[in-house]
Formats: sequence, structure tokens, C-alpha cells
Amino acid sequence: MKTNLKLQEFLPYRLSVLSNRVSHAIANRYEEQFQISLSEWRVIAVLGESSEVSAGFVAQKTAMDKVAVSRAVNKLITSGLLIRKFANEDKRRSVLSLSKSGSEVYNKVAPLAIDYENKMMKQLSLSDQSLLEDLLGKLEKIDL
Amino acid sequence: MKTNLKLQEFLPYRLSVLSNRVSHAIANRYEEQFQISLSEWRVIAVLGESSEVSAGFVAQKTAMDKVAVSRAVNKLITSGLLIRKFANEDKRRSVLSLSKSGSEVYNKVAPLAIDYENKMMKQLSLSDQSLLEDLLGKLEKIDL
DNA sequence: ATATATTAGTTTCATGTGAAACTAATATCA
DNA sequence: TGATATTAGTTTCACATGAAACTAATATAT
Repeated sequence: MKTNLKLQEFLPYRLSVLSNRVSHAIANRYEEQFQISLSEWRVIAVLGESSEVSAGFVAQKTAMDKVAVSRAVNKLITSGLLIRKFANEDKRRSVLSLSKSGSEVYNKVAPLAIDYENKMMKQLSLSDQSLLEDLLGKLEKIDL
Repeated sequence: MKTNLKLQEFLPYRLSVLSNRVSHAIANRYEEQFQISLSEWRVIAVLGESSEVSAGFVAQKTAMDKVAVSRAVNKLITSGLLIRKFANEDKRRSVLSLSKSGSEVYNKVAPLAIDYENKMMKQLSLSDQSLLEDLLGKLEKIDL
């Protein structure tokens, strides 16, 4: 139990620095090679897994704010990667799916993302890898 | 070794969500109770540990970008929490320290931050706590 | 000495962000 | 049925962010 503060040892701070470093590294690649932002990529990633879903569903899956989703979706539609219809039963609800070129992007970026993760993970021992999975799971359940 | 992508299981994504959740929760408190942003708090935290240091030093310690430091520093000076002098040997280099009210803020917020961390950590077993420290240390050394 | 490079920090610019207010569609309640 | 509440998504506003260009001071090389 800590009683004094050192930023370098402060968990929330360390998490934030680590996560920023990782996200930045990844975002740079996506942007450079595919001209899409991290949020846009996340939207694509969800739609690559499950098609014909609403913006709300995407927001939930990505943990993005609905504003961010709305904007990313609109950009992706403009750039032709995503198609929007509206549900018949509820005309507010959008029904999103990847266009042909959206799927192509997904099929190119997804392996790149996985490579990236594998490259990180390979730097940990196998047991550390599963420990990490495990701990992340526990941390995700923590209340703040 | 993964070969297909699920966002929910993707390490960089999980890190980012977790870290955002934590940072947000903390930032809200700081802002609410002390009218300072997370970046400003980080600058204060560094100056609370080491006085009479340069903006560059702060940037390094906080892993903030120098632009962000510059802005946080200026705001803190305006709000009277921070004092800036310049080094005699090198008039470009700033020499920053907390003002009296800056120290007061530090002395109030630091325990709050520590409480916060302890509250999180208490939700893990002791062994998980040290595992976490350990793993974080390893992840911080990973190259991307 | 004087030109050139480096360093500390700031400004600018373009973009990202979330909270709150808003619009439109649907659901619920009296 | 009409009034009210809820929900999906968008717009607005105010602020945060980082890359690149900039200014001023110092260091290095010729």
C-alpha cells in the first residue's frame, strides 16, 4: 500500500503512457498506409467481424463515444468504405456494412494488426503472455 | 499466436480502453475538485517531486509532448500555481517550481491520487498486484 | 570571428474529442 | 388517442492534441 506519489510508479499514469505509445505506433501505420484514422479503423474492424449492425452497436464494441462513431462513420461513407442503410422497423437505426473496398481495407489491415500484436507478445515469455491476458481481464472488471 | 482479429481480444485495443477508462475517471475528479486538467496535474506532480527543473525535464518525466507541457505550464503560471525563472547559464532553459498555492494543490491532490490507485489495486490479490507491476515493467521495455 | 547546427520552448494549423443541446423516430402511459 | 418519455444519431461548442514551422539562445566547426 503506497503512501507517497511517484509519477513513474503510478499505475494510471503508466497505463496511459504505455497505451499511448502503442496506439500511436499503430495509428501512424494505419494512417500512412491506408489514410484512415484509428477511430475509423476501429469502426471497420467491428464491421469486418459483424455486418449489418447499428452505430450504437459499433460504439459499444469499440468503447467509442457515439459522437466519435458518428463522425468516423460519416467519413468512411464519404470515402466509400462503408454503406449505410436504415432499419425498416426503426428508421432511426442505421444498418452499417463495409463496401467492397471497405472489405478490402479490412482484409489488408487486419493481418497487419495481428502481426503487430504478435510482435509485441513475442517479446514476453509464454507464461507472461497468459498472465497478461489474465490480468487485463481482471483490470477490465475493476470499478473506479 | 493469433491469426484472426477480434477487437475485444486485441491487446492494443484493450490497453487503450482500460487506460482511457482510468484516465477519464481520474481527470474528472481533478477537474471537478481543483479545476486542473490531467496534463496540468502531471506537471504539478513532477514539480512536487523535483523542484527547479526545466520544461524539457517535465516533458521527459511525464512522457508529454513539449507542446502540451508548454501549454500546461503557461496555464499554471496564469493561475498562479507555478513560477518560472530562466537559467543564468542558458537563458532559453526555464526553471520551474510550484508556487505556494501550487504546493498546496500538490499536497491535496497527491493523496487523492494515491488513494485512487490503492482502491484499484485492492481489487487485485497481492500476487496479482506484483505480477502487474512486473508485467508493466516488461511491457514498457518492449519495442514497437 | 563567422557561418552552421543544435537545443529549449512557443506558435500555428489542422484535426480529434466529449458534453450538452438538438432532431427525428418510436415506445409508453394515461 | 394524445401527451410524455426514451432512443438513435447528429450538430454545436469549447477545448485538447501533435506535427511542423518558427524564434531565440547556445554550441560547434571552419
